[in-house]
Amino acid sequence: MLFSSLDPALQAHLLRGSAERRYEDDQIIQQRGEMADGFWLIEAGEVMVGQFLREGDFRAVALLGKGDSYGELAVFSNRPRIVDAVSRGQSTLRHISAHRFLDALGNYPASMRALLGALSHQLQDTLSLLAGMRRGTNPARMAELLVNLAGEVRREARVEITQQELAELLGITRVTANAALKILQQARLIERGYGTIIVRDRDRLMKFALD
Amino acid sequence: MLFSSLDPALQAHLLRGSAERRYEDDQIIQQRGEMADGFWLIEAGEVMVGQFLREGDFRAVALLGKGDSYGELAVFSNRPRIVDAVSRGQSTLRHISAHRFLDALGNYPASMRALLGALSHQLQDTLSLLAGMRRGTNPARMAELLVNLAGEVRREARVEITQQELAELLGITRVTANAALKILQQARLIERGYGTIIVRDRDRLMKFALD
DNA sequence: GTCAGAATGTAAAACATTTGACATTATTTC
DNA sequence: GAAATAATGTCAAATGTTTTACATTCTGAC
Repeated sequence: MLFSSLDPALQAHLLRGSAERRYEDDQIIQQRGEMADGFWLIEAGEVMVGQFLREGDFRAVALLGKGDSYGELAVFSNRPRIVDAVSRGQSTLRHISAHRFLDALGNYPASMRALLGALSHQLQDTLSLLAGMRRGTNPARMAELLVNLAGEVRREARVEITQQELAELLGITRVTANAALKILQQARLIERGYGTIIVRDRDRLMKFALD
Repeated sequence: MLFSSLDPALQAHLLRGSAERRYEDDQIIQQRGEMADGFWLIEAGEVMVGQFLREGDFRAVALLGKGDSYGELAVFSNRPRIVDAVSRGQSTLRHISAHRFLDALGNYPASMRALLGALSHQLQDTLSLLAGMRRGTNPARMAELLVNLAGEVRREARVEITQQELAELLGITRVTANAALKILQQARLIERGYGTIIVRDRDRLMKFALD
């Protein structure tokens, strides 16, 4: 995440001048096409980032949680937002103004270097995703996604997400997502629940993702 | 492209200290997993960037030409390369060392800002691709790809690329790529030739890409 | 000009995904 | 605790993609 790569003093400075905003479930936080006047830091709750499609479908790109930041790209590139962001459940965000951010950044050259590194890292990850994501069977792609969502947890992890949302993240239908999950369950890697997936064996799940 | 966003004086400085290298058709320029000791600027020819898969297939991510640079990401992020690069036909590249680059960059703060902008822009594009690429029919995705490859040309553009390579860029088989091209040809948007695609109507092709 | 290699065009079978539909189960609301 | 809502589980038909296979066309080398 970009914000977390900044100098702690700079982070504190930016937070002091930030405005807190609350959002309800499904409330739209930013829309594609808007010009950026700042970026967000998630204080509590979760935010779905992606694009609304013509027919009202949503193509998710990422699911962000506490401590994650987003929206910096449009600030740096000085271009319109390319993604929509929607609150998932209630959330509390801090809005950091572009002006204040860019001004302060000038006084922290080391943070600029860190930002270059973080941005590059993120772009590498995204390119990797782009190259790999398309390949592989759906159960394998689902396994990879679940490994990411489960985080670093060593033993059993409980991921609170619906199959509809998983499908949106992978760009497949719920029927296909359900079938993929069924296969993972039959291999005793996960368990399906109502609005949750329990990751039983993260290590083997990761291996499964590699084909 | 990142290199071109640098201050012209910095560009000239880096070029002076760069080594010229020539590559033959299909010769490997960089491999995934290597640590970065610099980046490349394409002086002549073309370079395919992507990943080799287990079974020897290649998943292309981009096709780069004269004036394009690549490999900066691993330099900034200080991580291993995530893509393989292969010369497409003969090519001439300039290799700019990481050390020299990072040193010089310190003297050009404005270029650092420009780099942040360029990187952000590129990440935005990639995210957009990630969100959109998977959606849509294959003819539509093919149309989008061809529009990009054709470049800014207003009237007829001739793209020299095989259907096999187009398929690799989209992550589909040659059979499917051929079928998609056939549909585009039937709509009189393009014409298929031996090792070439002629873009007849870029504007309508672009509209076609939007579904 | 002929030949070998590369690239294209196409077809049929096998396989995977989507669509649309519906029953079931879990959760929330009143 | 009953009703409404949300989410899951599953099917069958329609559609789209890959695989395999082979014929044809184009290009460059000799």
